[in-house]
Amino acid sequence: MATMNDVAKLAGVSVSTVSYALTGVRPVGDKTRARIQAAMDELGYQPNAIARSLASRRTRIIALLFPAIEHGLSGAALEFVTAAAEAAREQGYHLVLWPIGNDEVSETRDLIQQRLADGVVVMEVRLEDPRVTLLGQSTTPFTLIGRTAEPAGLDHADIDFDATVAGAIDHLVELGHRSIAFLSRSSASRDSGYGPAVRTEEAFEKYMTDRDLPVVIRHCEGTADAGRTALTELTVAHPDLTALVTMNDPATFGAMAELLDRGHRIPDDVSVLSIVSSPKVGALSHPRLTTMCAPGTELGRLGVTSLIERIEGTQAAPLHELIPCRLDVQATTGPGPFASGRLEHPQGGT
Amino acid sequence: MATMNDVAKLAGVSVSTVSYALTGVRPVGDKTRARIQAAMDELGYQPNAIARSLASRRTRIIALLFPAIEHGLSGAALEFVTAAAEAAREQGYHLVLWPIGNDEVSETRDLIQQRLADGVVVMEVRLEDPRVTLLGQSTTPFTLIGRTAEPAGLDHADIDFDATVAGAIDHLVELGHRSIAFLSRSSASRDSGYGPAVRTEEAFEKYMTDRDLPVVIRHCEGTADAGRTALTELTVAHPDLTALVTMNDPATFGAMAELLDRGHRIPDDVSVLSIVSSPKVGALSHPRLTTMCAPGTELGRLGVTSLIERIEGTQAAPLHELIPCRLDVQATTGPGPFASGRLEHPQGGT
DNA sequence: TCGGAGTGTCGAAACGCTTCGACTAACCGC
DNA sequence: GCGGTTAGTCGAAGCGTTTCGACACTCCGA
Repeated sequence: MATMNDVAKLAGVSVSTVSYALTGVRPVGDKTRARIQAAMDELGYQPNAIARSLASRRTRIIALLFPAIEHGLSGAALEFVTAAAEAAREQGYHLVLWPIGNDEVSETRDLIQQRLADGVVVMEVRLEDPRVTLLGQSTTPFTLIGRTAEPAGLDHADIDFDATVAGAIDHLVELGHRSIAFLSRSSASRDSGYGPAVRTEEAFEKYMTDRDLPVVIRHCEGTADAGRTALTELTVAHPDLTALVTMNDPATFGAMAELLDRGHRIPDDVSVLSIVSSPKVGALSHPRLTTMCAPGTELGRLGVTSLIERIEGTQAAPLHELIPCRLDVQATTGPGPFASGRLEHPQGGT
Repeated sequence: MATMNDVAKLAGVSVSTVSYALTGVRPVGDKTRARIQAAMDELGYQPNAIARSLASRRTRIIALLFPAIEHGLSGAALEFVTAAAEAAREQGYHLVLWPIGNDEVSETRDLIQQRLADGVVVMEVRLEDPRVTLLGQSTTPFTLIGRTAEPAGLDHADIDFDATVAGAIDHLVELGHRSIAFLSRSSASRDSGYGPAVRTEEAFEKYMTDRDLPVVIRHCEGTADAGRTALTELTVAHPDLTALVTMNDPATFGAMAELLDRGHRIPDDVSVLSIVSSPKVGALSHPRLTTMCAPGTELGRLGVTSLIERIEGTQAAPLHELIPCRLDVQATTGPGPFASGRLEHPQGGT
């Protein structure tokens, strides 16, 4: 494997000149540059990434911290990771995966101290997140995908849950719905301070209250069976329900199955709108599910790009970006059982 | 940030002794070791990963090569990547993601020459794969997840498509089915030499022929709509069809929707079995889909573990592992419309 | 005509580790 | 009691870059 020394010898210059030719830190004469280029081509030279990192104290490696267990945004997660890796590569960086249990926070400290990464992207951030606390105490640049309870001083990009929920409610209300329930994640997830659960529920309550509509929120484990049970209980407690906002893919499918089993038509009797989901998942249901699609790709790119700017000192403004989910209207949302008039909502749908 | 030098000074020994205490390459006296340990604790010392890599010519980094586009085993891919990253970390290695288009093969060469990674895991291997050719010419250790047309000399782990298809057919034949169609990936995918498509189709043909059963294979794009169309055409051409083996999640859901729309009951009239899928996906359908679950986690671990053995020279035998998908019987496979006798299959099901 | 401001290049000193050869003591079998 | 191991330690030479200070030129305005 050719080294810089070999190139320098072949080109008849010193190693430092080769380095300058490569990095552009200092000017190099045209003729010299050409000779160096020729030598590099001849030897098939590629700079050794590790040596470069050691000398420059910059590794061009970004660590992606993610809890291996519990993939909240499961569908979007792969998209997200892929987008992050691509964005990194485009800018000459590498992305290393740091699968870390939520308990093994000390590993985060090791990661930082090993100086393997120039910066860190944190996924699946919790409202109170010890990893973030740790990073905050270090000098390592980092960005959050998601956000803590108090994210003001931190670089972060997250789903705009507020706008997403508002959009979901708007869509249904425009169709004439008044009695809308929210099928959320498990209460355990909520209680542990899982941001998406907390924020969507708050937003749902706010926007429904703003409209003087009743607030019905149901927690549900992430299984189809739990979804069935939840739906049964919901319809018993609220027989006039005409629409369901969900944030729980397996439960959504379970709930829809239960609806069909009970002889309800979708969307003629009940509309279903799954938020923080993806068209890919939506495509699997029958009828095809109306979703609000999590911006995994955008968040991945944004997190990495912004982190790199931070590392390189070119960051203009701190990253405080909230991206709403995009509405993808398919076949599970419709005017509901009161289509004719659409002025008043009928009491007692189902 | 404390360096080894600081530790050595504080402990009153030379740096090389500290290094030996850390790596165990040469013995160190108990008292000395204790002093060194104390010094490390006091300083909060963590060895600098980059410096270590440069000096030892071992980075403890593994590159995961994956084409960002077209995630064949989409559902399993995240699982796979996570498992690979975890396995790596357990053994003190890091996993870096190398999202590389199938065209940008030259990037593979750069990757190798930069000496950033000690070894490479290749995902989504094609029957003729230029990346593999390139790696074969280098001295870099690598393992394949998947395999080329002639994988004999190469370390690889893959799904045992043969056994998987055999298992699928067995399951259906035991239930009494005789007229079974295979809904595969797109013909483009097959023609481009996508291993899973090629191998499952060959296996399907073989095992059906072995049993003197008709071979019906239908290619299908990966969308629900394509699945609907495919199903329509299949039932027209083969009205006696009682079972469907599929390897195409979106198309499977489309086909099932079409079946229901046409008034067929699942599994009473037609059974559906999705192979190289996952229970997670299966849980979304109604009725719940019987699947054969892709061993993403196992493959991820296996690929990384074996690669590390290879790197460290402790590999006993070459990696030639084929793992079949595990059958997860749910609600979409059953005896079919000929349950009563189960000896002869009736002509003309539908 | 001279000082100063670029240009272009070089040599050497890092960067923080591993590893090699050498050396000292202690211990062994005979 | 003597050569031969073995345990334990040290100093120094890398690993392949980047970066700093220095130096030699050329060019330009005063």
